[in-house]
Amino acid sequence: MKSDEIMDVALRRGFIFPSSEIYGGFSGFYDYGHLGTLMRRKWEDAWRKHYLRLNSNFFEIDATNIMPKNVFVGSGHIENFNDPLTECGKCHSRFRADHLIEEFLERSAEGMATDEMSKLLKENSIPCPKCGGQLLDVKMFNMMFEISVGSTGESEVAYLRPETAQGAFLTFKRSFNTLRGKLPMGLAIVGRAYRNEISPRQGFYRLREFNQAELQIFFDPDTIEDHPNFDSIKDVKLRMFPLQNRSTGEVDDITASDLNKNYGIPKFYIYHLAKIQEFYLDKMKFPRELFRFRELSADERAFYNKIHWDVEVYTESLGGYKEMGGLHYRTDHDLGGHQNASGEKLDVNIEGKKFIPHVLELSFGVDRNFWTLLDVFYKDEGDRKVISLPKVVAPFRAGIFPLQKKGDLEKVAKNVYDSLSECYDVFYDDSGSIGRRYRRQDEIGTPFGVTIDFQTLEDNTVTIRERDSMDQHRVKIEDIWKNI
RNA sequence: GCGACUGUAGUCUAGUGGUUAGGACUGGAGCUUCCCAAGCUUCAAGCGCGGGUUCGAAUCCCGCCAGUCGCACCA
Repeated sequence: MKSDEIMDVALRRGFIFPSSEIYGGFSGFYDYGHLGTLMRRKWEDAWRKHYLRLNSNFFEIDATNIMPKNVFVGSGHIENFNDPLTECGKCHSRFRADHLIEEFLERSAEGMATDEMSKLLKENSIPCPKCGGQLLDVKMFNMMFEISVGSTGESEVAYLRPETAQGAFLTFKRSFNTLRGKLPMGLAIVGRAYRNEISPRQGFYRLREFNQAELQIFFDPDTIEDHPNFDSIKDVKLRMFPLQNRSTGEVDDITASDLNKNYGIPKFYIYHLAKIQEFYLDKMKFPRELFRFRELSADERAFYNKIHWDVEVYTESLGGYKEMGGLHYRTDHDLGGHQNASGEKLDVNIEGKKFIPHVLELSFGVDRNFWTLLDVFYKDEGDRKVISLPKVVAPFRAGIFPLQKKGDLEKVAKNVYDSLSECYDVFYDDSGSIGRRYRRQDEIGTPFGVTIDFQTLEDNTVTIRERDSMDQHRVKIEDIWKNI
C-alpha cells in the first residue's frame, strides 16, 4: 500500500508523527516533525506568495482560535454544526433525529430540544428505519470543540474555531477601515482549525486539529461579471469536471473565455480558478492529468454557496481524486449573518452606494496538500526511494557532503554549509559512504547534493548532484547558489 | 460510536505459558582518499497501555488506546 510506504518514510525521517504517541496516541491528531515543519512552512509561504500577490489590496491577518459562542450563532455553526442524533438499540445505526421526526410525523423539528425529540420518538414508536428496532434517547453531537473560558462558575461557553475564515469576517469592519475603504479587499488567514470528527479515518486526511490557508475576497457584487486581468488568463485551459460528466468521469479542458460564454460562470470567479490551477500546475508541479475542478451539486454544497467547485488532486494513497480546497462564492451570507447576530452594521458605503460586500472564498486544507505532495512525488525505484518534490517545498534545498571526514575537506564543507545557510535550509552530513548520503537526501526530497572532494582543495570547485537525474557537474564554490 | 480483524526496536519479521525475546534493514561511533545503499568492528533500540488468571504471560482473559475494513458521520 502506498499510504503505508509514505507513512513509513514520514515516521522514519521526521515528517509527521502520531500525536501524544507515548500515551498511546490520539486519533485524528498528528504532530509535524522537523522535516514536516520545514516543508509545511514552505508550502504556506508559497501559498502566501502566490495568492497575496493577486491584488495589492490582499493581506494576511491573524485571528484567535478561540471565539465566544455568539460568533458561531452569527456564522450559523451552532445551528448547522449541531446534529441531534439517535441510535438504534438493536443494530446501532445512527440517524438524524430531527429528520426522522420530520419524515414520520410530518412536522418541523427545528429548534426542538433533545428531550422533546426523545419523547416524540418514544410516544410515536418511531422505529429504526433499518431494522425496525427501538431508538434510544436523542443526543446532540456538535462538530465544534466546546470549551469554557474563565473561572468555573462564571465561565463563558466558547468554541475552538472550526474554520479559519470567521476571523476575517469578524475583523472586516476594522480591516476595511485600516485599509482605507477599498474593494476588492482580501484577508488571508493561515492557521489551525478544529473539528470534532466522529471518526477521523484515512490517516492524515481527516484530522481533528488541522491547518487551513484561506483567503476571503470582499467585493462589490455588481463587479462579478468582470475582472481587470481576465484577458491575461482568457485562453488558459482549465481542467473542469462539471456535474454532467459525473457518469463518464471525464475531465474537460475548457478555456477561461469558453467557461464564461458557455457555462455562464462569472469572470471574477473564473479568474481565481485559473490562478488556483496555476498554483497547482506551475508552482507545485503536479502533473496536469492529476488535477481537476469538481463542480458540486446542490445537495453537496452548503446552501449559501452560490457557486462552488472543489480543487481536487488524484492521490493514489487516498484512493482517487481528493479535495484539496475549494472556491466558494458565498454571497453576503457571512457578513449578513454577523450583521444580524451582532447588531453591528457591516455594510459599506462607496461613493454613495451602500451594500454588504460579497465574499469569494479560496479555502485550502494545508495538511491534505502536504500529504498529497508526498503522495504524488514519492517513487520507489527499486534501488532507491525518492520524493521528487519541487524546490519550493522541499524541506532542504541541498545536502552538503565532505567526501571524507578528513580535516581539510570538513573545514571547507562547513564553510560552504555556513554560507549557503544564509539563504537556504541546507543539511550537513558526513557519515556513511557518499552514495548512502545521496540516497538519504533523495528519500526526503532534497533536490541537490553538494560534495566537497580533494579536487576542491586544489581548484575551489565542488560537485553538484541533481536528485532526479542523478547527474553531476562541477562548479566553483562561489557559483553554487546559482546552480541550486 | 457499533461490528469484525489486528498490535513484538524506526521498519519488516521469528517466537502460542518457562527464550539472555532471535534475525534483517535503518540509525550512531570507528576503519577503509569513498562520487551513488560495498565491506569490517562496535553500539543503541522492542513485546501498545493497565488490570486479571498462573509458581511463571509477548503468548490465555478483561478493559482502555491505536490501526485496517464495513455501517453511520464528513456543516
